[in-house]
Amino acid sequence: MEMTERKKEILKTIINEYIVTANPVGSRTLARKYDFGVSSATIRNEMADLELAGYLEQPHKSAGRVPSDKGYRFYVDSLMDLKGISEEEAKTIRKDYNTKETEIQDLMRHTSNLLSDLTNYTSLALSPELKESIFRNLKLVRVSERKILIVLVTDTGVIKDKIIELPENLSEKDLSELERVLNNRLSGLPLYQIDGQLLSNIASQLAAKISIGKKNIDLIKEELFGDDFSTFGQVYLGGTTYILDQPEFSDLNKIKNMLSMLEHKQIVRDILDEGDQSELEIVIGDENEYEDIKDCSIVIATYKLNGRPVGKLGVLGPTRMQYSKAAARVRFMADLLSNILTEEK
Amino acid sequence: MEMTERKKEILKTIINEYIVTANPVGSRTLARKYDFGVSSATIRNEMADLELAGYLEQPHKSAGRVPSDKGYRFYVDSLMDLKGISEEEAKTIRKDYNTKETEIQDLMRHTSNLLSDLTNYTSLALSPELKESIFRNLKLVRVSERKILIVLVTDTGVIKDKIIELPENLSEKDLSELERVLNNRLSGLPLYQIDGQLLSNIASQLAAKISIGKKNIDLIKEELFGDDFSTFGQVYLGGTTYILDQPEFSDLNKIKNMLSMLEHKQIVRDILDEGDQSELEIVIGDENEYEDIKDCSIVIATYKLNGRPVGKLGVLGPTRMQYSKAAARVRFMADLLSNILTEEK
DNA sequence: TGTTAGCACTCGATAGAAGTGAGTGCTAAT
DNA sequence: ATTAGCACTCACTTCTATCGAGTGCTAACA
Repeated sequence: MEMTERKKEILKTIINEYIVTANPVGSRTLARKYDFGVSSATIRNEMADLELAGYLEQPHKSAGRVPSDKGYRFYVDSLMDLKGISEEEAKTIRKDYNTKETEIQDLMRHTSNLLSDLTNYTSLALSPELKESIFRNLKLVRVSERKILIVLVTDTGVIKDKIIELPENLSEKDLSELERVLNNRLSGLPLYQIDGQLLSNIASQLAAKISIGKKNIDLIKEELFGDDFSTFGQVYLGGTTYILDQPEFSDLNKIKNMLSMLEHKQIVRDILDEGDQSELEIVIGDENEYEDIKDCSIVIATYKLNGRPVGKLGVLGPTRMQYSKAAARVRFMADLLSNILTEEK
Repeated sequence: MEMTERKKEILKTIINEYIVTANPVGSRTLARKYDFGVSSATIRNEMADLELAGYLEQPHKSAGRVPSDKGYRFYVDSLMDLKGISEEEAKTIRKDYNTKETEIQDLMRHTSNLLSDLTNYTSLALSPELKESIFRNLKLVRVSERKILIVLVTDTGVIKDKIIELPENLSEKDLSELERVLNNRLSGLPLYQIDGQLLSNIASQLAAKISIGKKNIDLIKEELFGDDFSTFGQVYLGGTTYILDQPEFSDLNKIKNMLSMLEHKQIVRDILDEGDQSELEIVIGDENEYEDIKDCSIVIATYKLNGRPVGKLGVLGPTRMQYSKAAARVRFMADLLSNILTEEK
């Protein structure tokens, strides 16, 4: 089937219509509501073609048509009017976002809440990945005899802190020597480069100078650079209840599955990280890897720190999503976040 | 109406029955299923009395009876068999709970997730309230020229940290002097005693010694002891999707209201703090202050640190809740948490 | 050859009707 | 005080009919 201009126009109109009404759209309504200069019968024929080609589907025989995932994909790639947001709205958002949050957690929380309110979809966000960030400064602070507070400051402003208990007592002098050496050797490195090998080297170097066992280096390594949550970005959700607003999710079971899924941070992480690092990424329905959201779409943008991609930000909604509106807002918020992160440091 | 033994027995049976079936229970079924030694007609009369007295309600004229909030209240106070949990289950839980979480956040998260899985209700938890805890140690760590990381360690193990930006540069010496004085004056005090008055005193004391303006003291005060989230316990939720399992919550709108409510941390805090500090507190249906959960019940226990109540832990379910089971588990988990907190410090 | 009018047909949704069954309240007898 | 009996209620289910938006197909038309 050749994709004539008229077919495109019809497909686009159907999708636009379906996006707002959530009802299957038929040839008659279409002909009545929009003027294509042809009769409903002609539109009917075109629609039959579009269905055959896989862009449309019929929920049942005597109903109108509904876009298929393929249809949405075509729409997103070639048909949709990608309009940005109005200067007026931008102003409102910036005002709302005029935040003094100094802590990345608050910033992320605020951002994802705002994004979900802007789009009326559930928002997902991944805070800057620690492993991508760059070691700046490590502080070792004694909080009690045996307990040491480790504070790691990175260029993303993410601070990881943790209290660890050292197996052996460490003199004040040794502690500061340890701190000095670690800073000296590690600062400027991206965290993923700080591996066992490197730390072992440092350990041997230290062993000569101070009475810190390899055990202690291992402990610090484990706690700070270990494989636990710390190396991953934290997950933030906003407006999870927006899911319930969608008429296609009136099935309690479906909702339950989706909500439970969102409770699993690791899965949300996977979802956000699924794609490439492109500016804006749209995953439609069946393209999703997780069963429970195969009738959802996701719009994801990557935000940056000094031009370097560090995290993701997106919304989750039904495939019948207002792609254009969502994409514009997701991108806008990602840019805003990038700016804040970049200028702050 | 006098509450005869038989009436009590009938009320108790009705509630037990309703709790498991979620269906209005009628005199006939009751007579058939349980042996009261009297006929259904007699039971019918008793039920009419109980309804008149407000312990039971009829959803509509030709249906069975359903417990009223007052009925549940009486049940909880006087009828329910408060059985603890089996030693076997206790063992399983302890094993699951054999946690090495050193950070209070992880510990709370873990606890609330476990509690919700144990009860199949949504769990709510409030981490130790900072304002109740006792100042132990304050560290001021410079992370960049102007930025200072403040780390506050309290006896609950809650660490509050925050990066603040000082308006004026502070020498290394002044910084440590500031730290020394603050620790000296504040340590051992419960945080709620650290008020503007006290800090102003300290400020004047300091002003003589070092070149730190009152501004800076104010800043620290604001950031650390201010009225923001810091002084409150953090809110943790677990198993929010369990709400969807309850047959009485098949109304999407109701669910939506409840879930949105739970998204507001401040409200959850209020809910948990509503009651007194008693060991175990049960709030039933209409006794709740918030409209959206007027057909829910809450079971809350207070957990302790060294015998001093510091936080709350509870579950939220329908009024048709398995009170006995829930109460036993909530209390068990609260004890477990108390132990961990207490022995760790 | 593309377009259109016309028509029979489909099928989900809605509304009404009828039947079912669990439950009640009341009365009179035990 | 208890019980058997009975008339009555009312949500729920099932069925049936109707409606309406939509389709596919055919034949006529430009």
